[in-house]
Amino acid sequence: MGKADSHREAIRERKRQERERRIRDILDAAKRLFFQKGYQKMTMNDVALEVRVSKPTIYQYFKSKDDLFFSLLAPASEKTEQALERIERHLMSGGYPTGAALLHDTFQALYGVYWTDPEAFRILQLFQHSGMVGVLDEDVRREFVAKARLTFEQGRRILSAAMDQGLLRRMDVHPFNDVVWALFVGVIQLEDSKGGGKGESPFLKPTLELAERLVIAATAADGRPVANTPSNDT
Amino acid sequence: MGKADSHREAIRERKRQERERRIRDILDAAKRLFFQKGYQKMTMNDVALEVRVSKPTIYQYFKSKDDLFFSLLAPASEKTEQALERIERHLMSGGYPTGAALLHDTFQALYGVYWTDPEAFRILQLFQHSGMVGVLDEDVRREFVAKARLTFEQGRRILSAAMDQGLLRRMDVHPFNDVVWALFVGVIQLEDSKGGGKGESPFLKPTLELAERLVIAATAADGRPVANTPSNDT
DNA sequence: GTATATTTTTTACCAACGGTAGGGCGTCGG
DNA sequence: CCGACGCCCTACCGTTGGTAAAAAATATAC
Repeated sequence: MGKADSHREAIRERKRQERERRIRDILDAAKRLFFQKGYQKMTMNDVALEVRVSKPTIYQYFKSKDDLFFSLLAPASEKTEQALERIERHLMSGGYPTGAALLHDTFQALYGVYWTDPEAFRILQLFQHSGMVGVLDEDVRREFVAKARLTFEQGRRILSAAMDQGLLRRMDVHPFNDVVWALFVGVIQLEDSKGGGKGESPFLKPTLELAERLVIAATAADGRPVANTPSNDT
Repeated sequence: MGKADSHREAIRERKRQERERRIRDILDAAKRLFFQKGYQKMTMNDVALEVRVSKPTIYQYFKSKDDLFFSLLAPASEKTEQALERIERHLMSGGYPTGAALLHDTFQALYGVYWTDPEAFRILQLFQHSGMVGVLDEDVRREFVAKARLTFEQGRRILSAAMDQGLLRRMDVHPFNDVVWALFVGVIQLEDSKGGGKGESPFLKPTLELAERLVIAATAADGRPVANTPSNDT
């Protein structure tokens, strides 16, 4: 009896694996095709053809094109979350001697996510784009907004804590966090669009570096403060 | 004979006016509908219905949906060009006492364009978006890229001249210009997407102000330089 | 004033898209 | 061996951007 049970269990397990495998295949194909052809020109038939499956099969696993598209975000989103979490832990344990070090790490973390998964990052931007948001199903949009809000709260927590530790100049965290995010995304997007979607712009790295230096110079309490408020250490 | 000629001429003139009028009507309707429904959900039939004309009539004046869409950019693009040109002239005549003043004016100019025509600005972002660019006809895309390049060259000219005048810290103009643009567009886009496309985010203004202060603090030669080079005032 | 040429607008249509209904097929449980 | 279940495919729908060709409106010539 235990034998029969475990047999059934094994079968269920295999099915689950097959299912996951199929989902992964679909996601892989979708990502490849999106990278090649863009959101619009990538059709569900293309994806189906690539996975050697018919269109309705895909609709078995994803309830719409938007949903499939949104699912491509998961890995990058998770990576971002983890990276920020690592930074937050490091910060909380007093691991950052200067605000510059913290900001450098933050930029590096974001850049790392982009580097390991540029396509996902582009999708992320696409979702963030207001003009595009109108395209999405309402529930897909809600899900995205919810996730974005979490990441932003995480960022604000980090900045807040850094200010408490005297690493960053005291200021309203909300716009500050927005500025950092907007700057990073804006630069990536700009250089990306210059490259025409294919080759990476040779200006990506220097521009990102300048952006980082700029933020550090203007906000790190250990550097030069943004206003006339003098820092009180030495 | 001159009479007959001028008659023909008058008729041609009237036709030209009617044609322009019709184009304006179409553009107006398209902009309204884009604002209401977004790029995807705004169909050519909708536009035609709004202008009380049939669909092929629109295709007489615009060769594709992308083209119609692109034409919505013209006013904002022109306004941006003019604003930057004004700034450049003022700069060339030595009208800016400090780099801060120049940068402030630049941000204000960009914000002014956004303020008078937020929809057009959104379209601009849409075009700049790499994921979206893949959607466009190749020639429409080329036209856009060409125009964007002009604006960027203008920006670099301004920054270069400002450095020559000692208003801004010497640095590579290319990434600097990119950073300013990316920061502005990024903030608008971010706050826009938070507002859900409708109401303006209450964080738009403070975030833009912070962004401006940040850039000024980090780059204005009359303020605090970005590196350890001490300023020699006071 | 009427017939002809030209331009403009429309009706009717196409291929392609995202998405769905309903039946066929293989697999699991008894 | 049989019925139930779940997965998958063929065939289809409504809608979209875009077009061909007729039709209508207008200008020109006599």
